[in-house]
Amino acid sequence: MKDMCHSECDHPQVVNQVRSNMEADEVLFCLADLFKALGDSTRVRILHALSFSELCVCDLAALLEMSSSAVSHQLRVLRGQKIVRYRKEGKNVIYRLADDHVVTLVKQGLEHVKE
Amino acid sequence: MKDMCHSECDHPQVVNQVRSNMEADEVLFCLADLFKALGDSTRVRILHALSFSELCVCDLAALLEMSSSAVSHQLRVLRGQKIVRYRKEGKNVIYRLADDHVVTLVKQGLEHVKE
DNA sequence: TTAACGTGTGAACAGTTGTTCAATCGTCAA
DNA sequence: TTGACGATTGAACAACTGTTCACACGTTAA
Repeated sequence: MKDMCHSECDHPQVVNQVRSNMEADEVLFCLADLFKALGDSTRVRILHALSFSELCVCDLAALLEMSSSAVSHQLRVLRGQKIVRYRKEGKNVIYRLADDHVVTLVKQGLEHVKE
Repeated sequence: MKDMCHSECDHPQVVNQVRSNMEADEVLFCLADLFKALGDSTRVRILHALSFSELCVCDLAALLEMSSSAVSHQLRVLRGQKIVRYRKEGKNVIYRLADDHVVTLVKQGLEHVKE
């Protein structure tokens, strides 16, 4: 633990001020979980596809050339973070992005990557 | 592979249209890497802290109550995605967010989490 | 009822990731 | 020059993650 700065190290007052402005750890953990759900190439491709049109699991599997099982597992993660919504239509389950919020996140990310 | 839809499954024309609009896989892989870099609670806390003020490694270590080694390892990931920039000042290395782009991403994410 | 199909899920495995530890580098003060 | 300090890095380990496989569920058509 010699490696750790126990007291406020070099700029104590700045650190204290930042600390008082920080969001609760719980919120930041949720934020990390959100980005974690976005941080996989399969899920990114799913979201990018859904930004053009709603699609059923089988469509996504064909588009990504993956098994529908693998796609379903990833959709589960996206559902867990309320990034996608779905409706049932006969045998099919049709997925779409949850809201424009998600669209914005992906769009902003794309701009950063392309710069 | 019986599980996979080889041909365009239920909505072939929609799938084809989406496919033609999709970004190159390479770009989407980079996008996933970006979100992956944001998808860790330690790194999220670092970024959130830096959104208030630039800070040196020791400050961050004190703020997060972690070793400066652990913080440095995470900063390396953030540097790799050009999410943070740094400058050297004597013995210290002072980090700040790379641009307002990053601020927007974190802000948008926070709004999604809080809704 | 049957059979086929789209979808969802648990187990298991390989691959990846985050932290710790130890060591090193560069800078500043004595 | 020394010594102390901030920062970085590689190795190693535990913990986590994504895909595959097998199976089960609900719906539709015959």
